Amino acid sequence: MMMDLRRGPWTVEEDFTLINYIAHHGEGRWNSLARCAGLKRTGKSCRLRWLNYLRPDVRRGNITLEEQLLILELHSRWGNRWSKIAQHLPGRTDNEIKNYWRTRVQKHAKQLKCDVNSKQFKDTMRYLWMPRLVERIQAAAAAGANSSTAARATAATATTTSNSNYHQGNTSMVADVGSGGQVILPQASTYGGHSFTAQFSPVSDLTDCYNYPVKQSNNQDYYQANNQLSYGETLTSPTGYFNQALDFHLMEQNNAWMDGGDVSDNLWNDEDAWFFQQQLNSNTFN
DNA sequence: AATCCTGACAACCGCTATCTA
DNA sequence: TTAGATAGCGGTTGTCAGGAT
Repeated sequence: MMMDLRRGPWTVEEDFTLINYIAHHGEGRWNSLARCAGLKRTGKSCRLRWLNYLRPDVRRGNITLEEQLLILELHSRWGNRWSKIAQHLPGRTDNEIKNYWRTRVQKHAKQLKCDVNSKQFKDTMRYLWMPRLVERIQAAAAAGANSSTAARATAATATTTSNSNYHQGNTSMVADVGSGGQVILPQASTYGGHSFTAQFSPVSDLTDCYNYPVKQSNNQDYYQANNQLSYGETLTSPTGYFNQALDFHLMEQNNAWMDGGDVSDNLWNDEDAWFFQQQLNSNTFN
């Protein structure tokens, strides 16, 4: 018999039914689960809802600087292997990372009228945005050690050292990811060479997510109290830098220093445009 | 106030890989 | 060995909220 299946957004009742059923019977065998739970959904839909939204360990809300850096790095390494990338961002789903990539990163490519897979765009990401992110992470970490007032000053005066010696093949200038998904941050000084003057725009698309209000999800309603994840374990550097300074919960608190930012859509500053143009004009990166 | 536009993200679809009887 | 069921992945679409006009 063909049962009429529901589609579209899940209701609170459906969520509750699914959560209750899984709590008592466990997950898996999604088609029969859907039937037995009395949900008029496909097993596939139930699975997706559970994995992407209802699971207790789903981490929701803003993508942090560290996560952005990881995503950029891992995507440059693996491409659109969302699931694989998600494995290195505890609590984040492949769907969420995919959405982040499409809405934030691909938007830049679109603005530059270039392909997101083009060498120019990839180099811009690798040699400009990623070092910039590292700077911000470090600035935020420093801010965490001080008052929020001091933090603002730090951010305001920080200098983005980007690279003029990218062509020297210095691959250590970007955050590296260890085999276990560990982020290994280079020191800012290793970027060497070209020093840009404090140009990181307050609301580059790679950071402006901090200004978005955190959308409270049903999941948070259900699980907020239990959502205690330790990210220090998975994002550690050999020096313990992440352990000490980039604890995710601490970072979220520290991010308050950006909250006063202006949510304009000024995604590209002069530096970005200059950098991109340089690459269009020459094939320096080999 | 109404309409349009855009961004974010939830959900679906098609396909492949893996499992199991 | 094989066919059907299930799980998982990546691409795409739909929905909705908020901002702009």
